Amino acid sequence: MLGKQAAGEVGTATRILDVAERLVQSRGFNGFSYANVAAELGMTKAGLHYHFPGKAELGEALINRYAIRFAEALQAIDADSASVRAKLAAYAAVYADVLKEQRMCLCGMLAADYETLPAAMRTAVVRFFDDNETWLERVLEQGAKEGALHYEGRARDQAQLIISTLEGAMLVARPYGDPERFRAAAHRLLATLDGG
Amino acid sequence: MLGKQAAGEVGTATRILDVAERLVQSRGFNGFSYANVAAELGMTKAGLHYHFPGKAELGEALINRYAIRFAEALQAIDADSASVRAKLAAYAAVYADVLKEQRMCLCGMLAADYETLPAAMRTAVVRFFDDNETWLERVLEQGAKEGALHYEGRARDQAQLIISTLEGAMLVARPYGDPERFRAAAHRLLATLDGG
DNA sequence: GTCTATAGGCAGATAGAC
DNA sequence: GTCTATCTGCCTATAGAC
Repeated sequence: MLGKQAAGEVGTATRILDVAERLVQSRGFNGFSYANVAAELGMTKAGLHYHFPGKAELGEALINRYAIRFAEALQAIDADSASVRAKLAAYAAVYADVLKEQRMCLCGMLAADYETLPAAMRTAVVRFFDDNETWLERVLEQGAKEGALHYEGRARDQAQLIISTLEGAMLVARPYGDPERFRAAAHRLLATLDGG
Repeated sequence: MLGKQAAGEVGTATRILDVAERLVQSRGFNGFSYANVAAELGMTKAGLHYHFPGKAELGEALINRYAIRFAEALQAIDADSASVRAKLAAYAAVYADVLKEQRMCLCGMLAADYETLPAAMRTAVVRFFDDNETWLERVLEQGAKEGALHYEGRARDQAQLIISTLEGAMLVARPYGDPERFRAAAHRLLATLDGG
């Protein structure tokens, strides 16, 4: 339950999620273990099982928290951005911030591991992409109506292209250790929406 | 050595590579084991070690063979395509053919696993992307010269965007089990090169 | 909540027979 | 070349003490 820690304090479950999240984002779901997490927190593996019974439950919790944070970031973009063009730039910046820490998008990484994931995690990964698509679709439709964005065909398809490109740009940029590689691709992608 | 099999026959090393390749492309490098490969071939794990001393060597061999095949595919495209636009369509079709078998690009998958890979595999993965970039750069420059393709800035940067987008489109399409999702993204990507 | 201890299984790998 | 047998280590997970 919440409210057991003093203000600013971080509970054990949260610290476990923080470490596991970073490990999954950098090494993949099959590339980390309870032992890795426990060692980093100065705990034993058994201690982790109290908070998350199994790796599957931990994985679910990771995706759910990540999805909530992402949704909050999108709400913040909606609230703060002055234009649809600014919204798209801010959206790409969310990805850039993840990559900056040498991490892959959690759900992009899990998309690679998809075949090996428990069913509940699979469902949650797909929902993450669906939610992103829905948000982007709305922004793109608004932009088209305002005449601020230009693209052919359905907004939903353009939204899928944007997600694919940003995920792919993260994926490829990481082996090069070069965030600029991502930035250039994202900028070029969004530039295609400016022209007539 | 080569030449030990009768025409059309396939050696054990090749059959090992075939199975391991499919497993890596669908499950990732940390999502398959010697036991998986051996079981599928009706062999024991020990038998595999005769052909590939360790998982690292097997992984290197996988990338090297994949890179050679990819290079051959690019040569075939150069030989057969009537236009630069046709070359790019054929390039995207190479990715689509991989996805059709519900596989991720081998090196795209290994890019996700990158942090956990042995050094030699890392080098080979980056070289794969570099080679693709170089080929695309040449096509894009030719296209610009002919006036058949239109893009802003350097061909090399546009090449990176194309690779990122195709890899990302494969990555995201697989959880949906929907090759059409990839096809639409690829088509939309290439369409951005047509306009003025 | 976190520990020690341990289970049971699978991982990658090797030795040596055939 | 492929096998049997085995090793060592790590994995996920559980029982039960504190």
